[in-house]
Amino acid sequence: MIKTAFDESRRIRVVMVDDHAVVRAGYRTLLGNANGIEVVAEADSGEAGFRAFVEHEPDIVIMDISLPGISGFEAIRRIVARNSAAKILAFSMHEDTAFVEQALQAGARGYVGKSSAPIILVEAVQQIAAGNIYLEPEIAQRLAFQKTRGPTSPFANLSTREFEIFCLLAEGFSASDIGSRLSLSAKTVANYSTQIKNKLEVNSVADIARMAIRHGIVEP
Amino acid sequence: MIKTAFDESRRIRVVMVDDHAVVRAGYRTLLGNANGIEVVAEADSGEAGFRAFVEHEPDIVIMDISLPGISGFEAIRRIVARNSAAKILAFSMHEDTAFVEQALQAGARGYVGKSSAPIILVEAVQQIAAGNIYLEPEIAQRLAFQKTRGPTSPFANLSTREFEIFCLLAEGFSASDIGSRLSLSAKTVANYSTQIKNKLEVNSVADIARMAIRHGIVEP
DNA sequence: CACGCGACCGGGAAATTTTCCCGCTTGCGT
DNA sequence: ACGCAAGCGGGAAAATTTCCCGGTCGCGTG
Repeated sequence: MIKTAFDESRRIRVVMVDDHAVVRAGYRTLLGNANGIEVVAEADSGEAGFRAFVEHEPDIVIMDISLPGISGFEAIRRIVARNSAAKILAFSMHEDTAFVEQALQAGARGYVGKSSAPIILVEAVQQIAAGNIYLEPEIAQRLAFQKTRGPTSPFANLSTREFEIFCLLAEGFSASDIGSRLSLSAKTVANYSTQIKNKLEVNSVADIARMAIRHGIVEP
Repeated sequence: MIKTAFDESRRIRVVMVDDHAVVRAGYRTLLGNANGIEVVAEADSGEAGFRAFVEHEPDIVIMDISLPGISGFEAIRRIVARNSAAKILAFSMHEDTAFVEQALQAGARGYVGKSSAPIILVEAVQQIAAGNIYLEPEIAQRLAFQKTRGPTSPFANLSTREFEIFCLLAEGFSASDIGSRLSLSAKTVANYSTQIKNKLEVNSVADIARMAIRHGIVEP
């Protein structure tokens, strides 16, 4: 048998956060079959993910972005706030570059779309565990293109927090809903809402929703 | 030359309402080339359309639904309110059955999509002028299907007014915007808004927008 | 015809949200 | 150290939303 680069003592310890149990199970086996990767904990929410991170101190966290309760962005931010060396791979069905930007800005070290080939996830985990950044070539290319010649995403001026609240608004949540979700005052959320509408140059939540749908950020 | 069914004294007199001058021009020539049809007036808004109807008392009004100011629905309703014998052909780029239903409910005698073959418009005008109802076969079929086996459109319980305000809300207009457009009190619009959300079982304008987009009623 | 019913319109009053403006803290680059 | 932007939220006024009410109008039915 060929000697691998990862022996038993150097297995990559992974915490996986996703709200769908089937998805977790699927990827757990996928990663388990790969060499030198071990899923040491699963979590179905951002909060639980954060707790799992604290408890297990894994080498890497695989974080779904679309989560009930606090979003993946928020979870990433909390984890990074606790340990800025944390290695987090963002993992989402959204392929929009705005999402990628925001995830990286929040502190993720990589981004993989759910529609990617499964092997990509393994590759990404290994790269990030090794201390590198990992982006799917296709996504990296689009991102790079947008940075140079392409029209800048309208969400570029939005801070991470603003973008997060933008998404929740687009999904139909009220300011107070979002406040409780994010443990913020409803007033703060309302302030963000105004700020977002100014930056995006729209006048209503309906416009926000339309914009989000146009960019594939929320589904219709 | 073959003797036609329409002699000079029985030409069908048409008022055409559409906000795009080029569209009007195109269809004016199209109709003008057809036998026995004469466009006696054009209008670029619902208000102007209503005035043109009063002034010219045409045999038929071709009414675009998507109009600045008052919507085509509202214009239809006003015209029918003035003369319940008015023959109106609704004409819109929206192919959704909800639109068709609403237009017919408002008093239109027919519905033609803008993507239809041009000859269809001529055919529809002649049919309606002759006192018949005209629906494109394809649309009529979908409508009939939905009435029987198909899942009832969620908009079926919405009154014409409610549906109209639903559309405007989805497009991002505020309650007071809509109030001035429709010559209603902003409070009335707000009341409708609440009523609509109840009927549609949603909680926010963003949900309204998403729903409208899902059904192709407004474009993303 | 009277009657009921639902669509349509809007007022009043209370609750909530939104807006605008302010100040505070924190992290980051210079 | 310094400025600066992001993040957070209070206060007060303005606007909107909600809930409840009453009214008119047209339409189908007994």
